[in-house]
Amino acid sequence: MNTETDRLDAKLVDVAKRAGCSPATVSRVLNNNPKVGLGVRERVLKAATDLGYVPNGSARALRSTRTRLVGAIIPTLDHAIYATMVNSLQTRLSERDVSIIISTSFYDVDMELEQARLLVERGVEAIALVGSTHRPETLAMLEQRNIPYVYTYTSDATAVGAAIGFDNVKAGRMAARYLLDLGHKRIAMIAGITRDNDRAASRRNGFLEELVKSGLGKTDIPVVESAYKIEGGRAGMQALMAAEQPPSAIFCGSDIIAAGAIKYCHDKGLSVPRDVSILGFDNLEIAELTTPDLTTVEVPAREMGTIAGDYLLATPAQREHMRQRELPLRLVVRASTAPIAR
Amino acid sequence: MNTETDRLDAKLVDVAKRAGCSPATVSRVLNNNPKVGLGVRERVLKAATDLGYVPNGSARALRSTRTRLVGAIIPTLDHAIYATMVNSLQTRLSERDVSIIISTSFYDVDMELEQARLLVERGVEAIALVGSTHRPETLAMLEQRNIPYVYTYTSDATAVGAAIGFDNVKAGRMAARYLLDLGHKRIAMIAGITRDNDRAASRRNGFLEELVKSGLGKTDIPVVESAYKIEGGRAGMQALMAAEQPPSAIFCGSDIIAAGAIKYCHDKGLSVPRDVSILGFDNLEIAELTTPDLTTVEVPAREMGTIAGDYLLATPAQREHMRQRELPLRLVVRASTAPIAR
DNA sequence: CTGTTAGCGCCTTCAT
DNA sequence: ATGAAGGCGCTAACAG
Repeated sequence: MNTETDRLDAKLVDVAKRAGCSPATVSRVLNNNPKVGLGVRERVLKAATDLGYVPNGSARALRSTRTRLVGAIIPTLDHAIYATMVNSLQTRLSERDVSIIISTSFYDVDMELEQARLLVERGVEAIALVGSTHRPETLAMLEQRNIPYVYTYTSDATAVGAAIGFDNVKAGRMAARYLLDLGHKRIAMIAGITRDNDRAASRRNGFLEELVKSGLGKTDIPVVESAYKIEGGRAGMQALMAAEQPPSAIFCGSDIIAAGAIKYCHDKGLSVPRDVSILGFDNLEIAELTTPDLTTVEVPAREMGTIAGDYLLATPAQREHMRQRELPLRLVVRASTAPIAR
Repeated sequence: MNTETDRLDAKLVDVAKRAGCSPATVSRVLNNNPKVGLGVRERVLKAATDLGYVPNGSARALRSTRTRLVGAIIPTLDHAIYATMVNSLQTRLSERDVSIIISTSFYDVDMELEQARLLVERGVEAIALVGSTHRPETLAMLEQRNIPYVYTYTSDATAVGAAIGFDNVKAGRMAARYLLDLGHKRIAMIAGITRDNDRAASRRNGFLEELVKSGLGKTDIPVVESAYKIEGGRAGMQALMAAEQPPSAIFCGSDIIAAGAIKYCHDKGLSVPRDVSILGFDNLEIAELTTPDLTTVEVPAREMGTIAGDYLLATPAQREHMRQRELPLRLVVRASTAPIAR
């Protein structure tokens, strides 16, 4: 009956009619095209609000080939290191009215490819990826369609893709050096799962490399892998400490893992750092919740998100100067590590 | 020169040409329309992969008014309780090839309105919101355009909007009851910031209500607010413990806050729970990292995300039966609370 | 400065 | 089971 209240969304033509001008003019006003008379502009704006007009993004995108949409594919949001990065990335983008579509790959490059295809279909203008290991098809697709992409959590840029992050091999070396300098000789690592995770693998490699360089036999360095969960750290620790000559210092691939390792020590009556030093990675908020506080390598997650956002928003020309950005890594010394007891 | 390699994205017509059929047929194949000859169907699919064809979502959306896009506006991703929910929400949606645009409001209903407008412009088919406090304009806009929305972290559904979550007042009461049953008389709360946060406010209200009901004078119950940060919890604790008769039990609006409160106790040599009982809220992974382990009220974040996803994916008819869903709250008793010392 | 004219790529009747 | 034609809502030339 009452067609007046049933009325759905007004469209650009309706605004034009109400403002007494042509659709083109309305379009110009909406896109801040400067050459529009002040009077008309105001009438248009008023008409638009009166009608509760909201532009149709699809139509706009179809016509202009600008979607103002970018994509991000991350392993999971259920890990603070990624959630924090995405948070700052989204914040940056929203300042420019660009929206972000998030997908999660669960550390699987095949899922990543599927997700990327979907994002391309959605018309994203750029994509943020995590790490530097991807299916060649994924990159080929993006490159073929000229969709810029940026790697995060790594500083390994490719010929086409940019990288904003840090050097994971260096990170591993830094961890090793620190433990070595503390006088430790029996050193082990609880790495994250390295399958499809180049960052975890590089950290482990850098770590081992540095240890070997200073005289340790590679086979003498126990390395176990564990999920990024407290329980994983606990299990990893158990495996490591079962040895005849258990390690006196352990580098964990994430603070979460480290927290689990420390928990294990509590349960078994081992003192940290007296009996064993624990070194984490990420510097999450939880690093201050373990007892003792966790010594860890800080990952600049927030900063990566912001800079990645800048990259995605940049013009092609600007991007040239932003192709690679290695952020500094900082060792945050707290109380879970100590010189070897003698 | 080489126009062959410069070739950009194929479109539906190109697929049609290559498959030797009409665009309409290609469209049918792509949309799984059953009445297409088997031979043709295969030729089309092959042509599509050969050309690396990816449909243009904008065009499709414009024509069909289905974007396969939904939106979510949350306070921040930088808090595990939201990141976890969004993670499971996104996971659920991606099973059905629906993408999610995330925006953050930073606990500000005005920002939320802006974000909502942007989402509507993007053509999202449904929206997930957090809590039940929103600008009327936000809801009016969604309702006017028939965009279904669902509240999360609350069970207060409106006439139009669904709610999937829990009863925050009850949650507060549950916390109070537990502490009361432990014999505590001097009870306080460190609430989160309650401005624009109905959930935090309701929890506090329920908490106070229950305490008053059992004979405590409302003005005798110290309540401070703090940011959802470790530091906030520490500061809140400091304020509370400065009183002449400091509380013997404290309910914290979040595990993060509780963790900060416990930290404060460590620093000041107060024993938890001997000197003071600390009760958290959320049951984040960190609840097992404090010393002692944190007693807390569990919030079903993951489940909310999944169910909210189901709601957003449902047909209008199905939605009728899903308008309100109150998930049970569970008290997870660990070691940070104890009967009052006497 | 403003209006007119064409489509952007796809889906969807309507024929056949 | 398949093809032809029209238009979704908007913007980008091109006129004036």
